[in-house]
Formats: sequence, structure tokens, C-alpha cells
Amino acid sequence: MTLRLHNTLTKNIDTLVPLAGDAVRMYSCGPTVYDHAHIGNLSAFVMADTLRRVVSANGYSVTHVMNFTDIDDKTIRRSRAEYPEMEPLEALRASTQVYTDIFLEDMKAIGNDVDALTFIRAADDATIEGMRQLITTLHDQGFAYIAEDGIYFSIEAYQASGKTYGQLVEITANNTSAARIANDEYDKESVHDFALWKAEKPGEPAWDFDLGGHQLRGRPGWHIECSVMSQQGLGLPFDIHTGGIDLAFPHHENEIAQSTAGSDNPTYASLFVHNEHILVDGRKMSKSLGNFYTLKDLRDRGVDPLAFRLLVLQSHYRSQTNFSFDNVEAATNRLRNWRAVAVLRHQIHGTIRDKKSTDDDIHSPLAAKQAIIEALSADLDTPTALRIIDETFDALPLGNIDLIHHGSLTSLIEAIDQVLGLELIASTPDIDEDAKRLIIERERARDAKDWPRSDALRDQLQREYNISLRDTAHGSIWAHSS
RNA sequence: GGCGCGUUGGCGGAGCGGUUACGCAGAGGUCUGCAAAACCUUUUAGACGGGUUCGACUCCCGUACGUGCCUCCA
Repeated sequence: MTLRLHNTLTKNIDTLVPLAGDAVRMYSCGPTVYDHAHIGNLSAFVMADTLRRVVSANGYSVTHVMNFTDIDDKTIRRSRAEYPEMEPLEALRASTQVYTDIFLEDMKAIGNDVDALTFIRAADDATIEGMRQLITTLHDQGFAYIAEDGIYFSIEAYQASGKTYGQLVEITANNTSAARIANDEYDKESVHDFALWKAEKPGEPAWDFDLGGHQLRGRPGWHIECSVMSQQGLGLPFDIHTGGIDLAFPHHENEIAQSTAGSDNPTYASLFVHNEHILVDGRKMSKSLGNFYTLKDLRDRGVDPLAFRLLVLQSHYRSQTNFSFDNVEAATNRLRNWRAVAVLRHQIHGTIRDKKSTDDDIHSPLAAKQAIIEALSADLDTPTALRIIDETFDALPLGNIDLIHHGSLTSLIEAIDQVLGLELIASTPDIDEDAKRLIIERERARDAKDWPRSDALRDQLQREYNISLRDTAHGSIWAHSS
């Protein structure tokens, strides 16, 4: 099987060819931990998580690194507001830790497997040291220069060395607005040059930096953080770099420049995969429009975080998805229906009867499993994968106890969980033996046409165990009431 | 201003130059002890204006609207 992905570097659908055997190395730009992540952030991480699952399903071993941006303007501002009494660095660590923990909880809630990720923090001592080293190297090679307010990367020097600046987006003289040049407040030589290191400002966290005898106490720029963390976590070059479409320029472009300047590596990452943004009620999400949501906002309104995940998966990652509460309700219902299928694997022998499964019945879930992975391997075609799941579930002979107990249904559902992270298995636990006894007892009452007894038992199951029953042509099927 | 992307049925959302996407919701029906479910049918989409073609939702041009990037925003 081959895995094909849209590559922003080539603007084509490229085949993943790992740089080293069957090992795939992925880097995903992570959150800036200064507040709750919003649902747009989270959708980007659903994409990255799903991509990693699909790479794994293709038989590769994956190393997936994600960073925490825990040192930048926003985290500093927030930490000073929250902990004015603390030292700047102490306040920064306290504040970013709170939002890091919230982020990890959000990730788990929406089905992203945080255990499969290696996280690296920008403000860790090892990362800071790595940044000092990379900046020193860039400076020694003539790609960085010292200015009054910091250290800058020279695009001109980079281009003069034969490298291309503008690998992800077209950079032309015309697409830089004159207004921005006029308003440029930085002490840099050229408008495109970007900060590698920012000189210390009063009240901000800062680290010592001795660059060839120059004492340049300060803090790192944003782009250098990711160049160093990807190198430390994966080595260079690596296979896949993910992020929101807005990060293509300048962030990822600058990472490429920093990480390939003076290097013989032809690339920084082989594939750049960018996801489109989600809209809310058809408009871009913004606090001023009042359509800005975090996962907490959704949960407060009763939304199952996994229904949000399904909503994200329902559209292709390179299309703008529209979020609305009507849409998330539709996703909730679809998820509810899938859970109703998932729970069939626990049904009771005594209450499901007849019908032998055919070979086709047994094999169709296995074939579906393959078809789902194939769809996802074609540039992460989640809409098609979801369609296959619906069609497969529709075609299942649901009263067929042989099929259920044969294991192919369970195998399919486990496979769906593996590649899509919808946690169908975890959200449909088996019920205890007392409840099962009551269900069987009710079946006997029904056989005897003892309707009052049957209805009383049904009520009891609903009341005491929160279990609902439906009597199908093949017998009585229970489900978790919600 | 420069450079992109998009516009599909009540809602979401795909593929495709000539054959049902799929999901959710609504309507009618069948079945069933009741309930619930299931099943069947159904509402005949493709922003607007041109063009290419035997034929366009699908290709081309224009218009309108939405959306993104143009230095720190997923």
C-alpha cells in the first residue's frame, strides 16, 4: 500500500517515501500555551493525530514530535497578568504549565492519542541551549547578524548561498504591502528578515547568551524554537511536517531557511501537510464576532468531544469545515448510531436467535477495514472512509449472532478506532451479569406472552441500569441509554 | 493593492464530462403485544452570466459573495 499526501512544497499529491527504511518521522507544530486552545487549533491536531494513525496503519513505525510554544509574547503577557508577584521566568512556567495540562486533557477528550506523541517544550533548558547553538552556527556561517534589539536571520545571505526562500508560498516583491514596510519598527536590515533572538526587555524572562564575546541576554524567536525542537526530537531532515495553513508562511518557510542554511540537506522535511481552517456559522472564528469556541464551551453546551472529532473528520482536511451547533448535532447522531452497532458485540446468546452467517457476512467487515485504510491513504480522505463505515454497518446482518461472535465485527470496530480515534470500543462497555440476567428473564416472559412482566423488567433495566431494549425480528438488543 | 482557495439539495459534505455519494433532519408507508428500532419510499442540488462539447455540477472566462496568506494566527 502507498500513502499519498498533498505536499505544500510541490503543490501535488506526493507518495510518502520514508527517508530511513520503515521509520517515519513527523513533526507537528503544537499549541501556544497561553489560554484554552480553540476548536480551530484542536481540529489541526485531530488532523495530525489521524495522519499519524494512518501512517502506522500502513505498516510504518512512527516517531511523532509536537512542541509546546511556552515562550513568546502571548505566554509572557499572560503569565505576568496572572502572576504579577512572581519572577518573570517563574510566572511563565507556572502559567504555561496550567494551560499545558488543560491542552493535554482536551487532546485526550477529542480522541487524540497523547501517549503516541513526544512533547518538547521551547522553554526547557535543553531547547534553549539548542537554540543558542543553532544561532551561533548560523551567525558563524554568515546567515545571522546582530542588531540593536536582537539577532536576525538574513534572507539575503540565505539566497546568496543558493537556497530558495519561498518554497511553500510564492514570495514576490508585490505581495509585501508597502504599509507594512512603512510601519516596520524593528531594527533589521531587510523587511523579510526575522528574529532569531530577542534582546531582553524589562520584566520579561531572559536567558544569557554569549555569542562570540557579545553578551546578548534575551529570549528566542518563534521560528527558531521549531527548528531546534524538530532537530532534537527527530534529527534532520525528517519526513512529514504538519500545521495549519496559516503557518505555511512565514513560520514554516522560516523553519526551512534556518534548518537548511549552510547545510547539505536538500530538504528540511519531505512533506509539508497543511490543514484548512474551520469556520463557525460560515464566518471565520473571532472573538469580536462572538463565534469563538473552546472545547470547554462545547462541553458546557453538552457536546460530546468525540462528536466534535467526527465533525472534523466529516470534511476533508484541505477544505474549510463549517462548525455550527446544528452540524455538531448531526455528528452526534451519526456517532450515536455507530455506537449502537459497536455495542452489538456484547449481545447475549440467549436473546438473539437464528440465522447462520455466510462467508460474505464474515468477510465484509474485513474487506471494509482494508477499504477504510485505503481511503485514508489517499490524501487522508476521511469523508470516503466514513461513507464506507456507514455502508458497511448498513449491510451488516445485525441479528446475526454468529457474525457478532465470530469477531469480525469487533475487529472492524477496533480498526476504525485505530485509524480514526473515535473510541467506539471504549464508549460501549459491556453490562454486568445482573443486567444480562434480567434481559434473559424478560425474554422468557415475552416467550410466555407475559406482557406486564416483560414491561416491568424493561422499565427496571431502564431505571436501574440505564439500559434500553429494542425487540427486533432477531431478538432483543440492548443499548446504553443516553 | 499582490498572490491563492472556495461557492453542491433543509443542514453538513464527496466523487465524477453522460450511471444513487454518504450522513443528519423532515414527510409517507411496512413490520411489531406495547415501546423503541429496523426496513422501504420520498423532498428530483450544483452562486450568477457567458463559452467549449453531441452532452457540464464536473473544463474555460467573467461577475458576486465567502475565505486565506502578504512576520510571530491552527
